Amino acid sequence: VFSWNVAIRGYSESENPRESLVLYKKMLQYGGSRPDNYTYPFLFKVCAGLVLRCLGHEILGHVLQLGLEVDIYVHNALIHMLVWCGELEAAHKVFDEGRVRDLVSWNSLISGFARSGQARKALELYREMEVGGVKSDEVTMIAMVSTCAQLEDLNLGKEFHQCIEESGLTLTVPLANSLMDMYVKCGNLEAAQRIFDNMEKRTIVSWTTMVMGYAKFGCLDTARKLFDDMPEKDVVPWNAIIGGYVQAKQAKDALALFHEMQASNVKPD
RNA sequence: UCUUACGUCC
Repeated sequence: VFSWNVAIRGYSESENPRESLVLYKKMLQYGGSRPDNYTYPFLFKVCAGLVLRCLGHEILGHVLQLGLEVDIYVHNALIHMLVWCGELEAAHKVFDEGRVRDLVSWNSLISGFARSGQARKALELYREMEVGGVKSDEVTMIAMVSTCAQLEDLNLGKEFHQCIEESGLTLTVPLANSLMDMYVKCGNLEAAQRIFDNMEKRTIVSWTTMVMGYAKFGCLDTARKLFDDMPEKDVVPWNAIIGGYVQAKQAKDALALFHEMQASNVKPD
């Protein structure tokens, strides 16, 4: 089982994750070793990534036969799979009826609703989690801050920001990026800039969020300055800055940048 | 050997 799991994991992280499903079938055919609680999280993750809803349910059948649904890792991976296949109600049901539940279960479900635009549902679950006395972590906060961004609810966003500072959570890069994004979407560029300035490590996402923010509000010079300072660029910041010039009806600048982008080996999308 | 989190357009 151990070697099968290593191989399945290897493929699941490769550029050809389908191979791990082929391996799983072989594993079942050879019958020498039974898949275990380490095998299934990888398989569910692959189904989630490829949105293989039917296969996911088939695999769920195997899990139930083996009685592995009570393993917390398998359970959480199952919720993750259902969420990514768009079956949020089913995920919620599994979550509610499951015998096991931890912070990862909450986070998977809450993030799922947040990502699919169901902000109210995400908030509702968060409240439920609080009432249940479960402590949030950075992952929970990313989901909640993104929810505020989606609702463009600055006050609620500030509340969560304060909550993060008071609870002693670490301002991880993704969390700081989410906060910046929330402030940008709520129109508070100053607050976003403050977070950006205080970050010790910035990723391409951090830079892009600020460039987008300034471009969105027509501060093209500021956006351009940041853009030029970016240590690396992918297609997203290029789109943002070009889009900014287009909106400002600066067609020639937009076109010039478009050619510059192609010259720098970034493919337009 | 195991599960959850960030950016544009689409």
